[in-house]
Formats: sequence, structure tokens, C-alpha cells
Amino acid sequence: MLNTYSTEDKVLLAVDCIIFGFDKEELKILLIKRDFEPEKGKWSLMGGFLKQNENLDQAADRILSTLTGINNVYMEQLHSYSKVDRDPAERTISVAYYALINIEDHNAELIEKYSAKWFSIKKAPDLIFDHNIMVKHAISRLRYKTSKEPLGFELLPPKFTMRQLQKLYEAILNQKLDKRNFINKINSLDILIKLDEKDMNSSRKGSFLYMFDEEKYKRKKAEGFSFKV
Amino acid sequence: MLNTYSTEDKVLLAVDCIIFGFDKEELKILLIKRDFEPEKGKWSLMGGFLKQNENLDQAADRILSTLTGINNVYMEQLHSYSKVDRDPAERTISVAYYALINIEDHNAELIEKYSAKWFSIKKAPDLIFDHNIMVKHAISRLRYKTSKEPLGFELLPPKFTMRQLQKLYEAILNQKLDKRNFINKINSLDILIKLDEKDMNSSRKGSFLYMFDEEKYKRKKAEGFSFKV
DNA sequence: TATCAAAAGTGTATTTTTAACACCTATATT
DNA sequence: AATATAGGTGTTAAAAATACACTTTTGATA
Repeated sequence: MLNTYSTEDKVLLAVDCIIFGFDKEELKILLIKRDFEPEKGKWSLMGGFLKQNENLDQAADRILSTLTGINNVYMEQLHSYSKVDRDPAERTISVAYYALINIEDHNAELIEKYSAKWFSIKKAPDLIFDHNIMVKHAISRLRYKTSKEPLGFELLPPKFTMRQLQKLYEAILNQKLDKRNFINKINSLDILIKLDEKDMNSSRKGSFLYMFDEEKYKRKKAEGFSFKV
Repeated sequence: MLNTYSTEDKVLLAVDCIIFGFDKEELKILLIKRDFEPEKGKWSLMGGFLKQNENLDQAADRILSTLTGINNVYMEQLHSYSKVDRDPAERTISVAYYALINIEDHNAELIEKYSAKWFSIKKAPDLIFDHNIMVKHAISRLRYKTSKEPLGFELLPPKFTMRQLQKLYEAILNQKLDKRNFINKINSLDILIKLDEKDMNSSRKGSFLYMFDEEKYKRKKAEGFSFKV
């Protein structure tokens, strides 16, 4: 291989993951207690370093998988953070990713093993380095993305109630929504399948379960339809 | 300094800039003829490498300044590109930035010196590596950003006509807009200053010049107003 | 100096979207 | 049998977006 750029500086490239989950009422992020210096013992995002033979998306997948056992979830690059002294140990540039997972799916044991813990985004502890600002940006991106694309479903179990969906959007947008207007809007999008099944946990009456109809959404999208909440 | 991460791989971090300009009718990007291998002689974005002692924003500024003499323009990080073999010479991750400049301000001489050239985004040549996709993403980001924030003015001279502004938005959005509706909407935002001066170049009648009232915009924004075109 | 050509400038009516709002239903629990 | 609790449902008003055509100005030209 040619090596035309040999005089240029090389740097460490970290990948940090903001992992979002939704737990009935609250939007949460998964944090880990850092077990190495610097800042050992402080709460941190899941992170690792890019390797020579992988791209950033792959590194993010690998890091998530290694630290939590979680695979095949929605993940998207957020932004790169490059303040010269952001990591006191060594010059490191960090590329942040955010992931959306169905909180019920995660293997609690694996997460325990690594001292990972879910925190409400409203009550999360102070994080190392520039991780606080990464989380802030991730929430803002999540807000934008979930209002333009049907990504919210990634945070819910496959079968969910209208109320759960509404609470999810309320948590993401950090505002109360009108029940009737919300349901009317979702129904007008016509991308859910209403099941005959009811969820009996939340009330005596029970509430109908729905599923996201991904195929229908794709078809409609191809025809120019655009999701908007 | 500690060096806790010494076993990790280091990589070259490139910064590539998509420089947007607007020339009466068309949205343009500034390209450069690459004068070193690999891909010498092909058209490329302006690029360079991150140095140890600067952050990415600073690197982007430095690169733009070095290659064009352009300083103090709106610039924003876009995305990082990391395909393993994206640069055949060596493993390189590129962080793309986009800049908005008033095309009249650029020093034509300096640009000539570096074989840089403006191309309409509709007629731009094929670019090296993954630069085509970067441009595509940048246009998409520009569309989003200029519809939510008053960034379009960065691409115009300080004094501009309504028609120029409309043509700018038409070029960015790649669609015709209705003259009356456009003016009504812009006027309703109430962030322009109408001057007594007319621009006599475009018609016999002449058309009034306007300026963006940045102070007023900031005041309104602080009060909860949000720009939306 | 009258006419023409070319872009500037201007307002209303219709449609669509968003927002506000309250009562009945079903059923497990007592 | 009564009650408590969350589920479910439609209409009206307000706001925003869209569609649409004629008059004005003035330099150039006949």
C-alpha cells in the first residue's frame, strides 16, 4: 500500500454510545461505571476504540455487543467530539453513536456483569469528559428523528398500546400530548395493525395492542408518504 | 501525560469541506483539482488532516483558510466517513464539514492559484473517494438547516432583493416557490429591514434591497420565536 | 415622445392542518 | 350491586398553507 500521508499526525478514535431505552414512563440511558483510569469509578457512556480493520458503524456495534450483549439494534452516528484535552490521558477524538433498544429485551445479567445501569434522562448522574453534552445532543437528535421517521417503535416491544406509544412520545418530546389528538394523528398515518389482543396489565378494561406495520410503511414511503408526528 | 490507551490503533483523521456558494441562480460548490497521489488530477473537496494541537472545527477553518484564503464563514460539522478502504493510500477517517460563503466575497485570484473552481451542484463532476456522498449529505443537511434557521443569508450579500432570496431557497430546496406566498411568509417572520435603496441591475423598475436584522432575530428567538421557511 | 417589454409588487379565497375540548365504556375489586 | 380506574371516541374553531392574476414602473426603442 502507498503511504503518501506519512508525515501527518495520527490520533486515537474512540466510539461512545448513547443507548436509549423506554421503561413505561421514562426515557432512559444505559450507563457504565468506568473500570479503568482516568476517571475510574465515574459513570460514563459505553465506549471503545476504532480498530484498523473496521468502520465506525462496525466499531459501534462491536462495542455495544461486547459491553452489553446487545445486537441488531437501531444505531446511528451522532457527531464527533474533538476538544484537544477532552480526555486527560491522551489525545482522543470521539465519534458518538446513539442506539434505540427495547428495554425488555436486554439481558439483565449481562448488563449487571459490567456494572451497567439504566438512568432516567432526567435523573442521570454527571458523566465523564464531554459525555454530558453528547447525551444532550443525542436527545435533541432523537427528538428530530422520531418526529420524521417511525423510529419510536424501536424503543417499544413489538406489541404495544396506544397509551404506551403516546407516553413514549411524551417522554421524547418532554411534553404532554392530547390523548384524542394523538390517537387521531397516529391513526391517520395508517401504519399500525390493531390486534384483537388486549393488554390487561394497565387497566380493568384492558387496552388494545398494536403493531407497527413495517411493510406497509415502506410501501407508503416509496409512494411519497412521509411520517410526521 | 498518562498513556493508558497505548495498545489501541491510531488513525489518520482527515477533514473535508463542502463549500457552498450561491450565484444569482444556482447553488454551487467549490472544488479543487487534487495535486497529489492518489487520484492526482481528479476533482475533490478541499481537505487536509487534523493536527495534534487543534480540534476539528479549528482544522476545518485552517484548511479552508489555507486553500482559499476564506475566513470567518459559517461552518458546521456534517458527518464522519470511515469505510476501511475509502482512501486507497492509507486508512483514513474523514470528518466532513460544510461552509456557507457569499460567493462575491471570495478572492478569485487566490482560488485560481489553487485550481479551485465553482460548480453548480447539478453539474458537478464526479469526485474522488466518497466525496460524492458527502456532497449529497451536505445538501440534505443544508436543506434542513436553512428551513429551521436563518442561515441562507450567509450565502447572500448583506443587501439582497426578495427575488434573490426566493431564488436562493428555490435552489436549495430544488423547487419553484410561489412569489406572493414566499414574500408573505418572509414578511410575516419580520426579521428583515427594508432599505430605501433599490437594486437596478435586474429590471427597469428596480427592486428594493433588504438586510437581515440579526439583532431583531436574536431578540425574537430569545422570546421563543422560531424561524421556519 | 409614445409604445413596448420585462421584472416588481401586491391581496384574497380555499383548503388543509392543528388544537381545544368532555363524556361514555368496560371490567376487576370491594 | 356499587365503585373506581383507565380506555375509548368526534366535533368545532383557529391557524397555516396554498392557489391564483392583475397593475406598476421605467429604460429601451421605434
